[in-house]
Amino acid sequence: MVRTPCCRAELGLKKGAWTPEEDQKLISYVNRHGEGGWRTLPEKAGLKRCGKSCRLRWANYLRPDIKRGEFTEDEERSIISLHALHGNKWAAIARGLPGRTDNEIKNYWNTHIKKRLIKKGVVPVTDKSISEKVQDIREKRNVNQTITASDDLDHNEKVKKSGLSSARFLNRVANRFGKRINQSVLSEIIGSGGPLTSHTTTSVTVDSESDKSTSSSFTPTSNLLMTINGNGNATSSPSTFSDSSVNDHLMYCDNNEDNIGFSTFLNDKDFMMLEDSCVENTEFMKELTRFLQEDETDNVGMMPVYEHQDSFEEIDNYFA
DNA sequence: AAACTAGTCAACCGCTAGTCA
DNA sequence: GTGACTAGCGGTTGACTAGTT
Repeated sequence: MVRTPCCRAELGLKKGAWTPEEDQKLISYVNRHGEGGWRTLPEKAGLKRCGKSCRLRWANYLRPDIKRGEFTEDEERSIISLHALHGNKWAAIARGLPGRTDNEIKNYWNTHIKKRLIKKGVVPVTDKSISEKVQDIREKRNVNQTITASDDLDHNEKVKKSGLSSARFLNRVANRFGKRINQSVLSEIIGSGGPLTSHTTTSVTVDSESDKSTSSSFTPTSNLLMTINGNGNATSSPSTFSDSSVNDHLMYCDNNEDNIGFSTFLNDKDFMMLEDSCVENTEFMKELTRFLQEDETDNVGMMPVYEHQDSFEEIDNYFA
């Protein structure tokens, strides 16, 4: 199928910035005839523009319900939250911000927010949102049946009966991938109040130099992101990240271009397990992510999990 | 003052999905 | 089923501006 190009320069169609006169022509035409019929609109409206250009101009700048000017703090919070949820789906994000266009949000993200987050040492996982990943896996499971119904039952029963704990799961994942985990940090995570719940989670501050950890409790709606500053210290991010309804699946990692989402360390089944058992525990997931991403050369004081099986079994038993 | 650099953002491009004849 | 068309999307470009050398 050969498509006729929408905008053909040889037809003498104008490109580039719109003049006030052109804007006025477009506005008055749309006001009289309504939106739509963009292909034929330019000719009818007396514009030497392609329909696509007219639609874009109207949708992004001339529509009366468009909100112009600086983004408010609330809007910025929403963008960050929605971006974590949707990734670079600007149209989806824009639907959550009435009066703002996808183009405007995209620009604002690229020129303001992204830069600021990177400065703080926080890089959003943008390759694929967690919710998308989970959805993919669920779909795959339905189609391929790679995980059988009895597997599911088995897993569910295990979770129910033993209460697949944070420690157990962390230990399991770490062992599986041969990653080293700072036991003291893990103990802090676990020791700060037992199994983590959606109502009380644990914020862990990690000092990479002294290898000491401290913990504090907080509600999941107030501190969903953690940043890693220049010294390698993890600190709670400001309360600007507070939309709990959409942050449940958030995961951010520290500022290293090689770092990728935690999901990439896991196969589908493991990821599902993590999703099922830990998704409500964002802070824990972040810690887990960080540990799994530790550079092997930067593990002063870290103990290989598999060499300390006894200690970790104790932790496991705590939750059993 | 001129040249250069970096940041911003409106507009464009290429593509896909949906609809309709 | 096919082709033409529309609408919409995300990535990219490039003109403009402000700041710096």
